[in-house]
Amino acid sequence: MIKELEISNQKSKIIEEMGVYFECQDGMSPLSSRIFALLVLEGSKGATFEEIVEALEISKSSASTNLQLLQSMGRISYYTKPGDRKRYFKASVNSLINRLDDKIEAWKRERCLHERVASYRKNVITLTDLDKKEVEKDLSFNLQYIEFVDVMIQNLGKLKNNILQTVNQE
Amino acid sequence: MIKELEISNQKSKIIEEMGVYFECQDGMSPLSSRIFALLVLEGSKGATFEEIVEALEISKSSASTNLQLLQSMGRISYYTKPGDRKRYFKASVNSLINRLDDKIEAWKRERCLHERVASYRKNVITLTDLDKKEVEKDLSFNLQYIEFVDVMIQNLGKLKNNILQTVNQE
DNA sequence: CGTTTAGTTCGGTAAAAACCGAACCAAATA
DNA sequence: TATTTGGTTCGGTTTTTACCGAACTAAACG
Repeated sequence: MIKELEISNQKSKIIEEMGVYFECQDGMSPLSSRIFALLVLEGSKGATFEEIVEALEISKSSASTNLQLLQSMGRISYYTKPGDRKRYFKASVNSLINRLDDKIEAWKRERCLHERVASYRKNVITLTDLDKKEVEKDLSFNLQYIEFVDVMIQNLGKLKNNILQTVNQE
Repeated sequence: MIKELEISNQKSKIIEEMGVYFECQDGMSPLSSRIFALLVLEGSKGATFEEIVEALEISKSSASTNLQLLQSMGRISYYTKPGDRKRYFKASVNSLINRLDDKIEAWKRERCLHERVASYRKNVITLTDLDKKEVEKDLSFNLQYIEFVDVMIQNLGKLKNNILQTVNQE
């Protein structure tokens, strides 16, 4: 049927683009990205190991390795059906939340680093023969930046809670 | 002097940690990360090509390549002093804004991708023998996700404007 | 108990990324 | 005009990443 062909065509295009996106954005390996993209597309029914191997034309070993990786990152999970040995992998419901958590964690690290930069600046200011005005200006920019990061972290936290609510209320 | 040693020690630790951070977070090469970290630390006075090469113990060629890369990414810039051929490289004032822009751009791409996923789902729903209820549920989650991304983009936009204001009002 | 199914583990290879040295260039200086 | 300074470019090497095939395991089936 023509419609089916069209769909699978559309599918592989989306997988490819999503794949590249996650590769660049989240620093995952090409295969991990493609697998995750496929599972996002498949939705809650997920896909079996075999289906993944065939759809992406990859080796079983790569599939295995990358599926484990994705699980340890908290981005996918699997369920089983009674009387069926196969695993059905799917993008975990929390993959979104986990990603957000990762981002929040990253901003916190950034905050921490910039606090150290600020303290370094304070340290430098007492000692060097540099233009103190300049260093002080740098320092104040630094502190402003930290405030900004705080707002960022708060915002992300709020968003996370929003999502948690909408997910739970279902 | 002991204090100076202590400072340079502190400096190299911060550079290393910041370096790793940018490497993981923004996907830049190890050397680009270290250079950028150094320049963040140096503040508005910046550092010359030679200083960078010596401080990080890297080759001139690597320094050159990575400095060009960082410039093309909009993360650093340089100024010159009259009667001095050297370039003084520094983290560009806009590096923060540029990073934010990149993040906003990324979320927009993600939004776009998920719209395509949604349209794929609608397409599938009309055709397959799958459990329609499931697919519809997936679809609604999908649309919710897109809304979430919108909020994210808006938030980032607001933050960007805030920063632009505080920067300009100086 | 032999075979099939559903995956895992390990060793190796191919491709890509990161970095370097040497040769080079252009502007300033002697 | 020869030399020094401040970098750039290019070719090659090393390291890392990504992936695969073959051998293996554990559970289920016949």
